Amino acid sequence: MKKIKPILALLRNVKSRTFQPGEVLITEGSSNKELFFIRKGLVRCFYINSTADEITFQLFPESNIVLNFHTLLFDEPSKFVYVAYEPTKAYSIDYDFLMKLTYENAKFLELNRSFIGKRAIKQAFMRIESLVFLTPEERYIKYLQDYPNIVNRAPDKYIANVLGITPVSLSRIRNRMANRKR
Amino acid sequence: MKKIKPILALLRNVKSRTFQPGEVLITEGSSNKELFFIRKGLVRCFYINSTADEITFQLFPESNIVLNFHTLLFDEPSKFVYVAYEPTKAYSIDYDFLMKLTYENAKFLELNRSFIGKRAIKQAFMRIESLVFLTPEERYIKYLQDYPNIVNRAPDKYIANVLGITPVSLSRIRNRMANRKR
DNA sequence: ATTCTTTATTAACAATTGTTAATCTGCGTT
DNA sequence: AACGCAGATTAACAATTGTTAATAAAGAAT
Repeated sequence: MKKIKPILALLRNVKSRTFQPGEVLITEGSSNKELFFIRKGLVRCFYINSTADEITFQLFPESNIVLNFHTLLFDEPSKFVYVAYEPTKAYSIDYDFLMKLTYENAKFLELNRSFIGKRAIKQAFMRIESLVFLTPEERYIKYLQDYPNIVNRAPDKYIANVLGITPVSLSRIRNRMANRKR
Repeated sequence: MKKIKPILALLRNVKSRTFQPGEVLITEGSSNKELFFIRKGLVRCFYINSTADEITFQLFPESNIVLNFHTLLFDEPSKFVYVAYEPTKAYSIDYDFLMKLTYENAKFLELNRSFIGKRAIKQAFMRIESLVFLTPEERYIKYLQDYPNIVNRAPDKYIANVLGITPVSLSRIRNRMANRKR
């Protein structure tokens, strides 16, 4: 049986998808194994705690990779909900399919490692450094640098959650920064 | 040219190494690409900040993977020092060699993904969840659960750093917990 | 334009943390 | 046994954060 050229196989299995604000990419409890590359828009990933409050875990603007890491890394159903906050365009591909391609073709291993693995993992490690070494204010400043103008796209309460502080505290940090500047 | 059986190639390239307390596995500025599997002992990874203080980033007891993630993920020299705190025995293997094996043999991909990748990355994501969702006290309790009896092996000041708080604050947390229990 | 709803800001207070320094404790050395 | 040293605890104070609630501002809906 003749093998299909892997690049063609890849392209055939990439889906182009759009999500309206509020539309769910991955729901809580799901074992979705899709990988989403966000071309345009903004996706929010949040956790629902014991008092039914939503705590935003991460925001994914353009060129970020959205993946259900509970399933892909822990083989567990997702504890998070991934939902579009802005109108969003993404490419998606099944992770298992991508792995299959990777098995069959060494060139894809490099692609996979450098593009998908590295990106999400690099973000994760940088975030740990940020949380361990920096104060909340320093984290906020760094976040603004890493995600320029996200502050104009997402509510502060989401950003506060991502930084691991309360919205009230973020508001005070902004206040202090503004006063210092003047 | 006949291919060597990959399992044999792997075994031939695994080094068994021992480190005395204070001995360095990976030094700051190095681009070491070794992977260490800690069989016995305890390795400490720390950062030297602008005032020449050592801030412990992570502790690696038995069955943990030690790797220079600045180099392996960012292609940058290590910002951290990895040093044995207890007498330590480890297996080590060159990461590039392991990748080469992985390229050549699909079975190793699974090994690599599940064993090496997953473990370090899983830890990373769980640590982010811990830092974002939990208070310092909750983080300490969780750390004790995840690393039982590490509190008897490593100084509190190291553990405080790992949790992202000061040693003084950790001492107070312990005090509060003890008072509550009685 | 007006209402309704959500978000952001501010205030007030309790709790926690950071910081610095003093004290205490345990450990190894001499 | 006496000493010195590093780590842990405690104290004191300033700064920050969490919490709750009230107010203000901004958007969305009618």
